[in-house]
Amino acid sequence: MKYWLMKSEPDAFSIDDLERKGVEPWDGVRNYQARNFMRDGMKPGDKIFFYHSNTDVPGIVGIATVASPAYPDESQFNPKSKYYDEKSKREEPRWMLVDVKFERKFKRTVSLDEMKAREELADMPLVRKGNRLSVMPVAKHDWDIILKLEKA
DNA sequence: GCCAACGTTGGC
DNA sequence: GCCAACGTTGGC
Repeated sequence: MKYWLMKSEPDAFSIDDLERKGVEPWDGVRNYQARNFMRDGMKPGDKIFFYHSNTDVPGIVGIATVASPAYPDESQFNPKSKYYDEKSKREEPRWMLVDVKFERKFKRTVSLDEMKAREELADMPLVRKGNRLSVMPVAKHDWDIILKLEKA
């Protein structure tokens, strides 16, 4: 089993939205590296840190699981969607996604500040300057440290 | 295939 | 709202 982190702006889709819905297709990813992680890396049952970006206190707010294999993101074919991609054809879809299932909310937000301050997390891509990836792998080592931070 | 211009992300 | 960092596009 692998570990991941997925970013979402809470104004657009928050951990509470996911809790309400239960399962949600993670649409709108339009970055090739992020797509490749979903398409080639993720397997049903993998664990995901749910991260809130572009908000007062950016940080990890809960845990979700991968709930499906990768399949084409329907929004790329919809001219009315803001994620529409006119260059993508059904025979050869450019953008893939996975379904994401709510597991639990953290008792508190593990903030980006906190993670940056941790020497043990210095190698985590998330805390590196200028990282804009919205889907990224998390090392087991870092996963475990963050779970301890939640309880601290 | 280089690189300037442009667009987007996301912390602050 | 600003802007640094980065990805993508398109002219050449």
